[in-house]
Amino acid sequence: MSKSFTSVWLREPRKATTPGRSREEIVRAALELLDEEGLGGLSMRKLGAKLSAGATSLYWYVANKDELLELAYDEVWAEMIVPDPDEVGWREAASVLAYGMRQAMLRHPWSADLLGRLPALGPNAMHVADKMRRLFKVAGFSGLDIDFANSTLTAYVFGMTIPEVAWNAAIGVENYDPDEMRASVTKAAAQFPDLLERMHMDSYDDPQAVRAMAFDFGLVSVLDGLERRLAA
Amino acid sequence: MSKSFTSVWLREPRKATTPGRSREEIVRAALELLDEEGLGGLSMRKLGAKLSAGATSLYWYVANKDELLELAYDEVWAEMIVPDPDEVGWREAASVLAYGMRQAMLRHPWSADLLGRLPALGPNAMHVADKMRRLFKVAGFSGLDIDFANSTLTAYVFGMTIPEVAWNAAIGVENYDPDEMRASVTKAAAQFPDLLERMHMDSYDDPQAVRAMAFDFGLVSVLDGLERRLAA
DNA sequence: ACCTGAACACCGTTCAAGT
DNA sequence: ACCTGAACACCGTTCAAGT
Repeated sequence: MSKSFTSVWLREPRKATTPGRSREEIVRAALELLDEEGLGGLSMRKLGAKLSAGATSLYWYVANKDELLELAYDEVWAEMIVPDPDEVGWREAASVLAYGMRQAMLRHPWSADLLGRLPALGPNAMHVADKMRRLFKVAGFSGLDIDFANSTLTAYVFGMTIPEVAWNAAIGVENYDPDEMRASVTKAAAQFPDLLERMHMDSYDDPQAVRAMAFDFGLVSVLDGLERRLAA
Repeated sequence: MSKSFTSVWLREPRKATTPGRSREEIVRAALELLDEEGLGGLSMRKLGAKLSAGATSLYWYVANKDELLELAYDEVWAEMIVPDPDEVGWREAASVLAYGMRQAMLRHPWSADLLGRLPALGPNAMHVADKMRRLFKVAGFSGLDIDFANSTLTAYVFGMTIPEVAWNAAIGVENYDPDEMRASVTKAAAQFPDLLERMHMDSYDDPQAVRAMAFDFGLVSVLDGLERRLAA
């Protein structure tokens, strides 16, 4: 009965040997397609063509598209490095990690969509999770609080970066017109005088800078909050 | 040149009058389909059938599927209520709001996927944004910090709830087998002794309860952190 | 003004058949 | 063991045509 939950990482790969095409090759090509064209740009047919293979050949290496995405997704986790908290202190390590996670997502915008859709059980994700647990243990948390503190930081970074990625995608990083944006938001915010206040600030002239400030503000707040829990 | 960014909310609706079918009717039907079958369960064809209409009739009321989703998405924001900070204090108001946002997303799991994909420019979203700004002003923030504090809280709630929704979807709230889950994660976490520690805790026996605790832990931390900024 | 069906250009996935 | 093409059951969207 229990239609149990599945993941690439819970199944043995087809083979240890590397015959004709390989899973790595496929994942690499998928990553290229994803980075260039986004999540919508990856189809099994296109990926097959890119590898000069029939679209359906890929199904020998990968059970389905979702598992392929899981594989690609884990590569993003490989780019997130956790500094050693013993060397730089837990707070600095957490801060550097947070910025690194944000950057990795900005480099691979398609990963933002996957966050809420696929489990992160790959070796790279696990490696990061393991290091993060250590980080918060070094900080002084114990028991369930280790995972709670971990989740808090991760949730903040993801929650902050997901909309940022969406925003970049919606308006395009290039050809951004501050006046047009201001006009759009002003229109949407009509009838909300308090919201309109925001328009009069220069947030729309250099949105990248403002978002970096926002990220930092929140990060400091979250870390302050976690530090307070340690004192209690 | 500037392929400018679009949203339903920036275009005038077709008509003020309500002739045969109406936009509201369509959105209501879409919401039902989404709640029952999820994001993948909504197709223009199925929605048309549900309204005993041709699939393509809908295109008279709505420019495309994304705009329809924007419309549905805004209905979720209608369910998030912001208590009056003058009555209950900003911290209590923020806390109640945070729980409300989480509940709204858990009620409409499909909205978690939309967060990172569609702008939230609808009237209901704007209404919440406006009230949230007021909340943080009452708290004592000023200038850009109002929006920064706002983003911090929102990011935390979304970042925490998106994976929660995904988790529910992946394993199903019903027919959850703690032992199977423990086995799966143990397998994925092999070679990471520190991670494995977590298995020995009873987190898998009542995941709902543990996640509620995690949410509360993080929320208190975030609010503590914001409070600290006020003192500075 | 509103609704239709046919048609276009796509999807992911299965499967019998080939080598 | 690996790869193929045909086929199935879908998509969103356009558009000429109807009323």
